[in-house]
Amino acid sequence: MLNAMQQRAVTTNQASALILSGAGTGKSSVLVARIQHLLEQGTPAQAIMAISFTNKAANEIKQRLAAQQLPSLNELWLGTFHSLCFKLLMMHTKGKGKVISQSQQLSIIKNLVSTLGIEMDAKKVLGFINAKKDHGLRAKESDELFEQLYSAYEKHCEAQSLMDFGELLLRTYELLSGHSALLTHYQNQFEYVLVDECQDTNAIQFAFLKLLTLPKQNLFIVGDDDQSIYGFRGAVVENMTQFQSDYPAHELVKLEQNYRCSKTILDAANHVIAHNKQRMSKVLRTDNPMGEAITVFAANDAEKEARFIVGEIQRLQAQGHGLQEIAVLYRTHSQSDVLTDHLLQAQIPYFIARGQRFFDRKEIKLVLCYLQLALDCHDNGALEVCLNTPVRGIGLATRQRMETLANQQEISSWQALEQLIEIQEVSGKTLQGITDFMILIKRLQEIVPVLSLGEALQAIIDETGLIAWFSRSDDGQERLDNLDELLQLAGNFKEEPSIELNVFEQFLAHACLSTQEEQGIGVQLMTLHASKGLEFETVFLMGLEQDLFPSKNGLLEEERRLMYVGITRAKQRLFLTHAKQRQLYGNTRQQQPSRFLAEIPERLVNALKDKPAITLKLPQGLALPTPAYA
DNA sequence: TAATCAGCTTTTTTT
DNA sequence: AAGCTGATTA
Repeated sequence: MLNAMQQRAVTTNQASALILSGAGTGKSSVLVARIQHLLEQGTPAQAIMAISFTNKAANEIKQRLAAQQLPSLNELWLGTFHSLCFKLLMMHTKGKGKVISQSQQLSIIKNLVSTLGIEMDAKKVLGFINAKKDHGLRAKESDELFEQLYSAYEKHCEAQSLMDFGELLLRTYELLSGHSALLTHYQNQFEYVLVDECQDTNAIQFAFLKLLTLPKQNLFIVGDDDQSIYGFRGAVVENMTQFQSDYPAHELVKLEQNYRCSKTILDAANHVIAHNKQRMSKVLRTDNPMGEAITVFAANDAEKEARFIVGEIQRLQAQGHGLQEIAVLYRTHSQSDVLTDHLLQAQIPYFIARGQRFFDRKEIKLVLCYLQLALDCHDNGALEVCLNTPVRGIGLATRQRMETLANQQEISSWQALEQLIEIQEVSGKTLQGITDFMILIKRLQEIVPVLSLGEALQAIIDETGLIAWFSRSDDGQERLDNLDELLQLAGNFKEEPSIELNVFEQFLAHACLSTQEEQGIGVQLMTLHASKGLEFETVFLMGLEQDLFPSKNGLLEEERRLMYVGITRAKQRLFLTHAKQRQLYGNTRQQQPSRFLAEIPERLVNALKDKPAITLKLPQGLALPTPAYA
């Protein structure tokens, strides 16, 4: 059932609207209901574009609509900015262009930096380029080294028809703004454009939205300025205020009734976020009971902190609480290690919403690169990955010769390999290795096209001997499990009929664009960023220490919003922990409690202290023996 | 010439 | 603690 405000958001006759919706106010339900309402009013599905923040969120919306038995949902333009832009580009550029992930992007830049002989941090260059693209800016003629590298990178991608994430958006924007007929077509097609999590849109995304909807003023945005946590990625909260002046006739609806959190938890969240100066006005309230006090635990060190959390989880488990309903949130991925050690010891199942994205893992990337080579052996990036894995005796020297040859003659790496053999530049083990490799790829080229996606991946795994290769490494089992998971994903993959790519190409693009991994069994471990949009009965927020959270380099107000997001994930129970001492970058550091802790009223808190550290008093002249292990 | 090993920096957050 | 570079060994 929807409340009056939600109802108003769903049924407004204004095509443009700003739905300012706080945490736990039923925003997803509103979005789904709004789409349903439009469809029931007779709006054709293809006239609706709905943009969500993650693919997972898009799938959820689709599921919920499907449950309402609405027709022609496949016609709906539903997805992330990136996936929708990809679809648009594929429809109008005849399937030209491959999507590359950030890690592929980085390796291109590394190559570029080293071949140009420039002393520069590749990651910084990557950051620069992505920031430019987020702002919708192309490389410009300049003396500045960054700009020159950006320009070189652009040329490289152009030549290899590669598209990174930013490129998808930028190019779509340019496609539409440069072809007035096409633009008019889409402006007419879409009667309603809806955007979720709009507080996290960046400049180019908002420009794209305006391009599409400014004339008809048909943009419906949902968001919460207090939950804007992607500034580092170019998100501009100001897009929400900008919207208000760009779409003057818009309806403004505030959703302030929280259905998720206990009074105590919401009270704490409200107090914390009140310390931010830049906010749109909005006050959350709830009819939920007071609930339990918030537990704050000051641990002597990170070890004790983890032990405390595990102990509390065991207690909750004994009381009959499901592990699925418990989450531990932290600021950085590296914090999870201590905790998983203890969870493992206590034999408590857990699931980490991966730091390393599934498709970025070595074993997965390899299989996909082999698939890529089977489709197109001139893909230099994929060739570089596969050439010597499993080991074939092709080392750095050979690789460099190949690259030089390829650069000189302007041919692909594959062709360079052919030439190396032809001009008898290589011999012995290396020659054998290259020959084996080329025979393997040629064989894959033959068999893959006649197989289904699942069969093709299975064939690649078999033919390359990857199982044997990974069995040798100590984390082999995990890698083999991942390969199984990949086969499963491939088995369930549905191809999109409206674009001119075969199922293999679509799967490769999907691999880059999707975040994924459904939630697994057990206690849920994830970064605060990854927790956005989720909710749990019990939430542990760990590592609440100055310079860690709030992070040293972060902007304070954004860090505080992150804290706000973290607190409001909890429905019934919230634990906040910090350690007085922890290992950071190798050495032990004394840590001060996070300033955010002091921003929570004491009356809401039950403060626990760690047992005092035991200090042994030794007789004069005696020293403790140093332990054999540390 | 390639594979392996040991010592070096290096950390936020992600479509 | 992990990933990368440089040195060492086969």
